Amino acid sequence: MTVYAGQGDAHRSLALLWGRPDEPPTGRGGRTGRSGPKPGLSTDTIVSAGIAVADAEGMAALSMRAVGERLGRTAMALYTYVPGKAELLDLMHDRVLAELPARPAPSDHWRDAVTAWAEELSACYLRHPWVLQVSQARPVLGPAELAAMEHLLSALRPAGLAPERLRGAVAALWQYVRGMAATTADARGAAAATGVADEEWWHTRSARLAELAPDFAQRFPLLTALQSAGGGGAPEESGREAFRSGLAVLLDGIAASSATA
Amino acid sequence: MTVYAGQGDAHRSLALLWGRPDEPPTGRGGRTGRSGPKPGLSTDTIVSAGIAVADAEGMAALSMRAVGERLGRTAMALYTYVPGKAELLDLMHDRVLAELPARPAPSDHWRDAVTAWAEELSACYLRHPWVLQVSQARPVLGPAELAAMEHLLSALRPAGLAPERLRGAVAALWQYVRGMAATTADARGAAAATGVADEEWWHTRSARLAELAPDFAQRFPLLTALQSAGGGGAPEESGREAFRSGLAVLLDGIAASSATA
DNA sequence: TGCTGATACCTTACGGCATAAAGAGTTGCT
DNA sequence: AGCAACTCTTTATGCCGTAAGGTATCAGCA
Repeated sequence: MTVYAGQGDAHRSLALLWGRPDEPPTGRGGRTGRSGPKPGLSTDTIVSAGIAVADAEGMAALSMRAVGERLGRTAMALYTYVPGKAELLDLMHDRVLAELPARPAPSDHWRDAVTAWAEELSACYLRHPWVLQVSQARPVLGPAELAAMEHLLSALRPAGLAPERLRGAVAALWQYVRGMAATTADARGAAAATGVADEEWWHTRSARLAELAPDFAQRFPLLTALQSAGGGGAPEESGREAFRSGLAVLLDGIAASSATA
Repeated sequence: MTVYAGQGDAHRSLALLWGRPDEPPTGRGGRTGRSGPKPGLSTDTIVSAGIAVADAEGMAALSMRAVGERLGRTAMALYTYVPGKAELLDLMHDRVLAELPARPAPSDHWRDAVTAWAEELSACYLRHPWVLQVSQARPVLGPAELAAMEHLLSALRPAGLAPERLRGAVAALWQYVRGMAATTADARGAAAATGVADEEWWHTRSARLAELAPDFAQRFPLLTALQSAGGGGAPEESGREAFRSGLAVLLDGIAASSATA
């Protein structure tokens, strides 16, 4: 399950995201002079520490205490550089997306370019699965997030979609990549947490289900049929293949819209 | 932001999800006889109370204490009927999905049927936005979730997709609906929490962004172009239209795959 | 009728969380 | 030297899930 909390103060997050790095951080007191002890930390180091914690221990273990501890400070020391946990998460989010290549590699066809974009984004999510629990609405609009968007738009350009369709395609692609990444990330997490591999898990689960719902095949005939049809590939490969086949539907749809436009 | 925790004990959730309603609940002691005081609660009433709390106060406010309070009990009283919070969430999840119509309404074309499915699912998510924070991987496979899947498969049947493509289409559709619903849900939540309407929010946000990143139009030309192109509709209508245009891409893709198959 | 054992529910307690408030130590400027 | 600004710490508040153990209520039986 997932517990949800609202995003950080948008105003402050924005300022931190777009502020020039040479600008002094704004402490709790709202810096007006330049005296006082030298800062031992910085917003950047805190963001890095937060990412390190979340990568290593997961989102549930991301606490101000844990981040502070990693830097040899108490939790409260962080509040000098960051308004609160929610804003820290906003910063971590954008920092992670900054790993993506800024520009699409030149390719002959937009399908290749979009596929590359999708796989890069997916890989990035899977390197930092906790990002997938950061809320996506009212996005904080950090530079890296916007750059990823621009990247996708540039890859889609040769398809020549009308604006409305283009918006739809962008949304569909992004949600698809995000959702699929979330699914695999959770599966991996569950496997790591329980020590039970995915395949084995599905096996016992199906057995238990058959036991509890003996009329399964009658109640869900299409599901049953799909389950047994095809898909006999290697378990690790099947994830990649599943990703591709959904993406193919999207790309076909874009191609169709392209002809219409 | 979102804090994540693993799902409930799958074994127990499954049993509760699929157990016949006349079966007695399994208390902490593993009921062996039938003496003792009459149960004042039941798993069902607790699930309903949990949904009521989450609907009214949001996922963050869903605590065992809050649910118990709504029933005039303490938090600990719930543990007689439910193994823990995670399992309770699994049950709440499936209960909500049970609101969906069991069978697709007969329609002339699969496009209509799939569109109806997507809009019903989306509406259901938006009635209970907290469901969108429940993890989707290693799904608990409750009866309602499986029924929704079967419903979609039945709507897609006339398209005649090959199994692999069908799996991709189902994934793409589901992720799209879920993702878009999450986006609007969060936007609504933010509007409610801050008292700032979406349009106004975007306005101030854009202004602030322009102030912080004066070179925005040069850095993100395609984004800028898309932003100013078309889409001058009413603010509330634009959400629905956006949903439709993304869905159209998906449906076109399915139609294309259908021809191929 | 009164006892026995099972069950429902309660109180208390533990270790965690974010962060408000206030104090202590450090530095640069005048 | 004195002061204001600044970093960082300590302490405290009120939440959370749930383990442990106690008490009250009931069915069946002697």
